[in-house]
Amino acid sequence: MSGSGGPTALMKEALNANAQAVLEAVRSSHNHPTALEIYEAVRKVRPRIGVASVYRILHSLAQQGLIRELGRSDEACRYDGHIERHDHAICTTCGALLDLPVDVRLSEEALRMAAQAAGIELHSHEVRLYGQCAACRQKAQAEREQARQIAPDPGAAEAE
Amino acid sequence: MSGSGGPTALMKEALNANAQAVLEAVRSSHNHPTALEIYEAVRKVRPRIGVASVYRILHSLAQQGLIRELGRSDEACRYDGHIERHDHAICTTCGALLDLPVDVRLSEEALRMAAQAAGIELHSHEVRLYGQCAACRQKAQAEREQARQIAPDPGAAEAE
DNA sequence: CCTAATAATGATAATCATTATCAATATGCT
DNA sequence: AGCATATTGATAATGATTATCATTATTAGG
Ligand SMILES: [Mn+2]
Ligand SMILES: [Mn+2]
Ligand SMILES: [Zn+2]
Ligand SMILES: [Zn+2]
Repeated sequence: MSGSGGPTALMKEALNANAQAVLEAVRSSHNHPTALEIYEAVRKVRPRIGVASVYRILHSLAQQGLIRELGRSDEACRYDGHIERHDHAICTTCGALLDLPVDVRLSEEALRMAAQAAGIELHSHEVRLYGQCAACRQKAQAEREQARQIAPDPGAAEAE
Repeated sequence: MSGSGGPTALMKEALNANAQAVLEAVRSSHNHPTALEIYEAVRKVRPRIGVASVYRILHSLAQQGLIRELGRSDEACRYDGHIERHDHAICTTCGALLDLPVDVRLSEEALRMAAQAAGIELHSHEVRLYGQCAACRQKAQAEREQARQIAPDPGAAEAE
Protein backbone atom coordinates (compact mmCIF):
# COMPACT_ATOMS: atom_id res chain seq x y z
CA MET A 1 0.00 0.00 0.00
CA SER A 2 2.58 2.52 1.08
CA GLY A 3 5.88 3.38 -0.56
CA SER A 4 4.99 2.34 -4.06
CA GLY A 5 7.70 4.77 -5.13
CA GLY A 6 10.30 2.78 -3.22
CA PRO A 7 13.07 4.11 -0.95
CA THR A 8 14.45 6.36 -3.66
CA ALA A 9 11.73 8.89 -2.89
CA LEU A 10 12.96 9.70 0.59
CA MET A 11 10.49 11.89 2.38
CA LYS A 12 11.38 15.34 3.58
CA GLU A 13 12.39 14.01 7.00
CA ALA A 14 9.34 12.96 8.97
CA LEU A 15 8.86 14.81 12.24
CA ASN A 16 9.37 12.79 15.39
CA ALA A 17 7.27 13.20 18.51
CA ASN A 18 9.36 16.06 19.88
CA ALA A 19 9.31 17.99 16.66
CA GLN A 20 5.58 17.48 16.29
CA ALA A 21 5.01 18.80 19.78
CA VAL A 22 7.11 21.87 19.06
CA LEU A 23 5.37 22.50 15.77
CA GLU A 24 2.01 22.13 17.44
CA ALA A 25 3.02 24.54 20.20
CA VAL A 26 4.06 27.17 17.68
CA ARG A 27 0.94 26.72 15.61
CA SER A 28 -1.47 26.77 18.50
CA SER A 29 0.02 29.94 19.94
CA HIS A 30 -1.84 32.96 18.66
CA ASN A 31 0.82 35.47 19.55
CA HIS A 32 4.45 35.09 18.48
CA PRO A 33 6.10 32.97 21.15
CA THR A 34 9.77 32.94 22.06
CA ALA A 35 11.81 29.75 22.16
CA LEU A 36 11.59 29.61 25.93
CA GLU A 37 7.84 30.05 25.87
CA ILE A 38 7.59 27.17 23.44
CA TYR A 39 9.87 25.15 25.67
CA GLU A 40 7.55 25.70 28.62
CA ALA A 41 4.52 24.73 26.56
CA VAL A 42 6.13 21.63 25.11
CA ARG A 43 7.38 20.22 28.39
CA LYS A 44 3.75 19.83 29.48
CA VAL A 45 3.35 17.06 26.92
CA ARG A 46 7.01 15.99 26.57
CA PRO A 47 8.50 16.47 30.01
CA ARG A 48 11.91 15.02 29.18
CA ILE A 49 12.71 17.40 26.34
CA GLY A 50 15.61 19.79 26.86
CA VAL A 51 16.00 23.40 25.89
CA ALA A 52 18.75 22.59 23.41
CA SER A 53 16.42 20.29 21.51
CA VAL A 54 13.75 22.97 21.36
CA TYR A 55 16.18 25.39 19.79
CA ARG A 56 17.43 22.73 17.41
CA ILE A 57 13.94 21.75 16.37
CA LEU A 58 12.81 25.34 15.93
CA HIS A 59 15.70 26.05 13.59
CA SER A 60 14.99 22.87 11.70
CA LEU A 61 11.31 23.66 11.32
CA ALA A 62 12.13 27.16 10.16
CA GLN A 63 14.58 25.80 7.63
CA GLN A 64 11.91 23.45 6.33
CA GLY A 65 9.57 26.38 6.00
CA LEU A 66 7.05 24.97 8.44
CA ILE A 67 7.40 27.95 10.74
CA ARG A 68 8.93 31.37 10.48
CA GLU A 69 11.34 33.14 12.76
CA LEU A 70 11.08 36.87 13.30
CA GLY A 71 13.94 38.93 14.64
CA ARG A 72 17.42 37.69 14.15
CA SER A 73 18.71 36.57 17.48
CA ASP A 74 22.20 35.61 16.41
CA GLU A 75 23.06 39.21 15.81
CA ALA A 76 23.31 42.27 17.98
CA CYS A 77 21.14 45.32 17.61
CA ARG A 78 22.38 47.56 14.82
CA TYR A 79 22.35 51.32 14.47
CA ASP A 80 21.67 53.46 11.46
CA GLY A 81 22.78 57.01 10.91
CA HIS A 82 20.38 57.49 8.00
CA ILE A 83 17.20 58.66 9.64
CA GLU A 84 15.36 59.43 6.44
CA ARG A 85 12.82 56.69 5.72
CA HIS A 86 14.35 53.78 3.87
CA ASP A 87 14.12 50.02 3.55
CA HIS A 88 16.48 47.13 4.11
CA ALA A 89 17.57 43.83 2.66
CA ILE A 90 18.65 41.05 5.00
CA CYS A 91 20.72 38.11 3.88
CA THR A 92 19.17 34.87 5.04
CA THR A 93 22.58 33.20 4.91
CA CYS A 94 25.02 35.54 6.62
CA GLY A 95 22.63 38.01 8.23
CA ALA A 96 24.07 41.03 6.46
CA LEU A 97 21.88 44.10 6.75
CA LEU A 98 21.92 46.24 3.61
CA ASP A 99 20.28 49.51 2.71
CA LEU A 100 17.91 49.44 -0.21
CA PRO A 101 19.11 52.22 -2.49
CA VAL A 102 15.58 52.73 -3.78
CA ASP A 103 12.47 53.27 -1.71
CA VAL A 104 9.78 50.64 -1.96
CA ARG A 105 6.85 52.95 -2.16
CA LEU A 106 3.48 52.00 -0.79
CA SER A 107 0.36 54.04 -0.46
CA GLU A 108 -0.21 56.15 2.63
CA GLU A 109 -3.78 55.01 2.51
CA ALA A 110 -2.91 51.32 2.76
CA LEU A 111 -0.55 52.05 5.62
CA ARG A 112 -3.17 53.98 7.53
CA MET A 113 -5.70 51.22 7.05
CA ALA A 114 -3.29 48.55 8.22
CA ALA A 115 -2.23 50.55 11.27
CA GLN A 116 -5.82 51.13 12.24
CA ALA A 117 -6.64 47.46 11.79
CA ALA A 118 -3.79 46.54 14.14
CA GLY A 119 -4.82 49.25 16.58
CA ILE A 120 -1.48 51.05 16.58
CA GLU A 121 -0.68 54.70 16.22
CA LEU A 122 1.62 54.64 13.23
CA HIS A 123 5.01 56.30 13.66
CA SER A 124 7.09 54.82 10.89
CA HIS A 125 7.37 51.81 8.63
CA GLU A 126 9.95 49.72 6.88
CA VAL A 127 9.98 47.13 4.13
CA ARG A 128 12.31 44.18 4.62
CA LEU A 129 13.49 41.99 1.80
CA TYR A 130 14.94 38.62 2.72
CA GLY A 131 17.23 36.62 0.47
CA GLN A 132 20.79 35.66 -0.26
CA CYS A 133 23.29 38.46 -0.69
CA ALA A 134 25.73 38.58 -3.58
CA ALA A 135 28.70 37.52 -1.46
CA CYS A 136 26.93 34.48 -0.05
CA ARG A 137 25.67 33.50 -3.47
CA GLN A 138 29.20 33.54 -4.86
CA LYS A 139 30.54 31.57 -1.93
CA ALA A 140 27.82 28.92 -2.26
CA GLN A 141 28.52 28.67 -5.97
CA ALA A 142 32.24 28.16 -5.37
CA GLU A 143 31.58 25.45 -2.83
CA ARG A 144 29.26 23.68 -5.21
CA GLU A 145 31.95 23.69 -7.87
CA GLN A 146 34.50 22.29 -5.46
CA ALA A 147 32.13 19.54 -4.29
CA ARG A 148 31.72 18.43 -7.87
CA GLN A 149 35.49 17.96 -8.24
CA ILE A 150 35.74 15.77 -5.15
CA ALA A 151 32.60 13.70 -5.63
CA PRO A 152 31.37 13.71 -9.21
CA ASP A 153 27.64 13.92 -9.76
CA PRO A 154 26.20 10.41 -9.29
CA GLY A 155 23.46 11.24 -11.78
CA ALA A 156 26.06 11.98 -14.44
CA ALA A 157 27.75 8.61 -13.81
CA GLU A 158 24.65 6.78 -14.92
CA ALA A 159 24.53 8.74 -18.15
CA GLU A 160 28.18 7.89 -18.80
CA MET B 1 25.54 86.98 19.56
CA SER B 2 24.41 83.76 21.08
CA GLY B 3 21.39 83.11 23.27
CA SER B 4 19.30 86.04 22.17
CA GLY B 5 16.27 83.90 22.99
CA GLY B 6 17.28 83.67 26.62
CA PRO B 7 17.27 80.61 28.88
CA THR B 8 13.52 80.07 28.48
CA ALA B 9 14.16 78.42 25.13
CA LEU B 10 16.01 75.44 26.55
CA MET B 11 17.56 73.46 23.75
CA LYS B 12 16.83 69.82 23.27
CA GLU B 13 19.77 68.81 25.45
CA ALA B 14 23.05 69.71 23.81
CA LEU B 15 25.29 66.77 23.08
CA ASN B 16 28.49 66.55 25.08
CA ALA B 17 31.81 65.39 23.65
CA ASN B 18 31.08 61.70 24.20
CA ALA B 19 27.66 61.87 22.61
CA GLN B 20 29.04 63.79 19.66
CA ALA B 21 31.73 61.19 19.14
CA VAL B 22 29.15 58.40 19.22
CA LEU B 23 26.86 60.22 16.83
CA GLU B 24 29.76 60.88 14.50
CA ALA B 25 30.77 57.21 14.62
CA VAL B 26 27.28 56.07 13.69
CA ARG B 27 26.95 58.61 10.92
CA SER B 28 30.33 57.99 9.39
CA SER B 29 29.80 54.24 9.30
CA HIS B 30 28.35 53.22 5.99
CA ASN B 31 27.14 49.82 7.09
CA HIS B 32 24.94 49.34 10.16
CA PRO B 33 27.28 49.06 13.11
CA THR B 34 26.59 47.30 16.38
CA ALA B 35 27.00 48.97 19.74
CA LEU B 36 30.31 47.24 20.31
CA GLU B 37 31.61 48.29 16.91
CA ILE B 38 30.71 51.85 17.74
CA TYR B 39 32.41 51.47 21.08
CA GLU B 40 35.62 50.38 19.37
CA ALA B 41 35.46 53.28 16.94
CA VAL B 42 34.72 55.86 19.60
CA ARG B 43 37.51 54.82 21.94
CA LYS B 44 40.00 55.89 19.30
CA VAL B 45 39.04 59.49 19.91
CA ARG B 46 37.67 59.19 23.46
CA PRO B 47 39.81 56.52 25.09
CA ARG B 48 38.28 56.82 28.56
CA ILE B 49 34.69 56.12 27.51
CA GLY B 50 33.10 52.94 28.83
CA VAL B 51 30.79 50.50 27.16
CA ALA B 52 27.91 51.42 29.44
CA SER B 53 28.08 55.01 28.32
CA VAL B 54 28.05 53.98 24.68
CA TYR B 55 24.85 52.02 25.21
CA ARG B 56 23.34 54.87 27.19
CA ILE B 57 24.22 57.42 24.55
CA LEU B 58 22.99 55.23 21.69
CA HIS B 59 19.61 54.84 23.34
CA SER B 60 19.45 58.52 24.02
CA LEU B 61 20.32 59.44 20.45
CA ALA B 62 17.74 57.00 19.13
CA GLN B 63 15.12 58.46 21.43
CA GLN B 64 15.94 61.93 20.14
CA GLY B 65 15.54 60.64 16.61
CA LEU B 66 19.12 61.43 15.65
CA ILE B 67 19.84 57.81 14.84
CA ARG B 68 17.75 54.71 14.32
CA GLU B 69 18.06 51.29 15.88
CA LEU B 70 17.27 48.20 13.88
CA GLY B 71 16.50 44.90 15.49
CA ARG B 72 15.02 44.90 18.93
CA SER B 73 17.69 43.73 21.31
CA ASP B 74 15.65 43.66 24.48
CA GLU B 75 13.56 40.82 23.18
CA ALA B 76 14.24 37.25 22.17
CA CYS B 77 13.70 35.83 18.72
CA ARG B 78 10.05 35.03 18.09
CA TYR B 79 8.41 32.29 16.09
CA ASP B 80 5.39 32.39 13.87
CA GLY B 81 3.18 29.48 12.88
CA HIS B 82 1.55 31.45 10.09
CA ILE B 83 3.80 30.84 7.15
CA GLU B 84 1.60 32.52 4.58
CA ARG B 85 3.03 35.92 3.71
CA HIS B 86 1.90 38.61 6.11
CA ASP B 87 3.09 41.78 7.77
CA HIS B 88 3.63 42.93 11.33
CA ALA B 89 3.15 45.87 13.63
CA ILE B 90 5.65 46.47 16.40
CA CYS B 91 4.93 48.60 19.42
CA THR B 92 7.71 51.11 19.98
CA THR B 93 6.77 51.29 23.66
CA CYS B 94 6.37 47.70 24.86
CA GLY B 95 7.81 45.78 21.93
CA ALA B 96 4.64 43.82 21.25
CA LEU B 97 4.70 42.04 17.91
CA LEU B 98 1.28 41.96 16.26
CA ASP B 99 0.03 40.43 13.06
CA LEU B 100 -1.40 42.81 10.51
CA PRO B 101 -4.81 41.38 9.66
CA VAL B 102 -4.62 42.89 6.20
CA ASP B 103 -1.81 42.51 3.71
CA VAL B 104 0.05 45.64 2.74
CA ARG B 105 0.29 44.94 -0.92
CA LEU B 106 3.15 46.21 -3.00
CA SER B 107 3.99 45.59 -6.60
CA GLU B 108 6.05 42.55 -7.55
CA GLU B 109 7.84 44.78 -9.98
CA ALA B 110 8.99 47.25 -7.32
CA LEU B 111 10.17 44.36 -5.15
CA ARG B 112 12.18 42.82 -7.94
CA MET B 113 13.80 46.12 -8.77
CA ALA B 114 14.73 46.77 -5.15
CA ALA B 115 16.15 43.28 -4.69
CA GLN B 116 18.24 43.60 -7.80
CA ALA B 117 19.49 47.01 -6.72
CA ALA B 118 20.62 45.52 -3.39
CA GLY B 119 22.11 42.53 -5.14
CA ILE B 120 20.12 39.92 -3.27
CA GLU B 121 18.19 36.95 -4.53
CA LEU B 122 14.75 37.69 -3.16
CA HIS B 123 13.13 34.97 -1.09
CA SER B 124 10.46 36.79 0.88
CA HIS B 125 9.53 40.19 2.18
CA GLU B 126 7.74 41.81 5.07
CA VAL B 127 6.32 45.23 5.89
CA ARG B 128 6.82 46.44 9.43
CA LEU B 129 4.76 49.19 10.97
CA TYR B 130 6.15 50.85 14.07
CA GLY B 131 4.04 52.75 16.55
CA GLN B 132 2.30 52.63 19.89
CA CYS B 133 -0.09 49.76 20.48
CA ALA B 134 -3.55 50.26 21.91
CA ALA B 135 -2.64 48.98 25.36
CA CYS B 136 0.36 51.28 25.69
CA ARG B 137 -1.63 54.22 24.42
CA GLN B 138 -4.24 53.69 27.11
CA LYS B 139 -1.63 53.28 29.80
CA ALA B 140 0.17 56.46 28.76
CA GLN B 141 -3.12 58.32 28.75
CA ALA B 142 -3.97 57.14 32.26
CA GLU B 143 -0.57 58.21 33.55
CA ARG B 144 -0.95 61.61 31.99
CA GLU B 145 -4.30 62.07 33.73
CA GLN B 146 -2.80 61.09 37.07
CA ALA B 147 0.18 63.43 36.64
CA ARG B 148 -2.20 66.32 36.12
CA GLN B 149 -3.87 65.64 39.46
CA ILE B 150 -0.56 65.68 41.36
CA ALA B 151 1.17 68.60 39.62
CA PRO B 152 -1.19 70.95 37.80
CA ASP B 153 -0.06 72.31 34.43
CA PRO B 154 2.55 75.05 35.06
CA GLY B 155 1.52 76.76 31.83
CA ALA B 156 -1.95 77.22 33.23
CA ALA B 157 -0.54 78.88 36.36
CA GLU B 158 0.87 81.78 34.30
CA ALA B 159 -2.48 82.33 32.69
CA GLU B 160 -4.04 82.47 36.16
C1' DC C 1 38.63 80.43 44.88
C1' DC C 2 36.66 76.77 48.13
C1' DT C 3 32.95 73.43 49.30
C1' DA C 4 28.86 70.87 49.51
C1' DA C 5 25.24 68.99 46.57
C1' DT C 6 24.13 66.82 42.36
C1' DA C 7 24.60 64.73 38.00
C1' DA C 8 27.32 62.07 34.68
C1' DT C 9 30.48 58.48 33.93
C1' DG C 10 32.75 54.03 33.59
C1' DA C 11 34.54 49.59 35.73
C1' DT C 12 32.58 45.63 36.83
C1' DA C 13 29.11 42.27 38.05
C1' DA C 14 24.69 40.37 36.77
C1' DT C 15 21.26 38.84 33.48
C1' DC C 16 19.37 36.51 29.76
C1' DA C 17 19.02 34.27 25.23
C1' DT C 18 21.37 31.29 22.51
C1' DT C 19 24.99 27.96 21.31
C1' DA C 20 28.58 24.44 22.10
C1' DT C 21 29.94 20.21 24.49
C1' DC C 22 29.66 15.79 25.43
C1' DA C 23 28.07 11.79 27.86
C1' DA C 24 23.89 9.08 27.72
C1' DT C 25 20.42 7.12 25.02
C1' DA C 26 18.00 5.53 21.08
C1' DT C 27 18.04 3.48 16.49
C1' DG C 28 19.41 0.55 12.75
C1' DC C 29 21.76 -3.36 10.94
C1' DT C 30 24.10 -7.82 10.91
C1' DA D 1 22.57 -9.81 21.15
C1' DG D 2 26.51 -6.70 19.63
C1' DC D 3 28.40 -2.96 17.32
C1' DA D 4 28.10 1.51 14.58
C1' DT D 5 25.72 5.71 14.16
C1' DA D 6 22.50 9.36 15.01
C1' DT D 7 19.73 11.89 18.41
C1' DT D 8 19.06 13.84 22.67
C1' DG D 9 19.37 16.68 26.79
C1' DA D 10 22.04 18.35 30.98
C1' DT D 11 25.15 21.62 31.63
C1' DA D 12 28.84 24.86 30.62
C1' DA D 13 30.20 28.60 27.70
C1' DT D 14 29.40 32.63 25.01
C1' DG D 15 28.05 37.20 23.93
C1' DA D 16 25.11 41.24 24.09
C1' DT D 17 22.86 44.21 27.06
C1' DT D 18 21.67 46.08 31.58
C1' DA D 19 22.22 47.11 36.56
C1' DT D 20 25.23 48.63 40.31
C1' DC D 21 27.82 51.64 42.48
C1' DA D 22 32.03 53.98 43.56
C1' DT D 23 34.49 57.69 41.26
C1' DT D 24 34.68 61.80 38.80
C1' DA D 25 32.87 66.10 36.70
C1' DT D 26 29.66 69.95 37.16
C1' DT D 27 26.97 73.33 39.50
C1' DA D 28 25.55 76.68 42.94
C1' DG D 29 26.52 79.22 46.78
C1' DG D 30 29.38 81.52 49.96
MN1 LIG E 1 19.81 51.65 6.83
MN1 LIG F 1 2.89 36.82 12.35
ZN1 LIG G 1 25.04 36.95 2.95
ZN1 LIG H 1 2.75 48.46 23.44
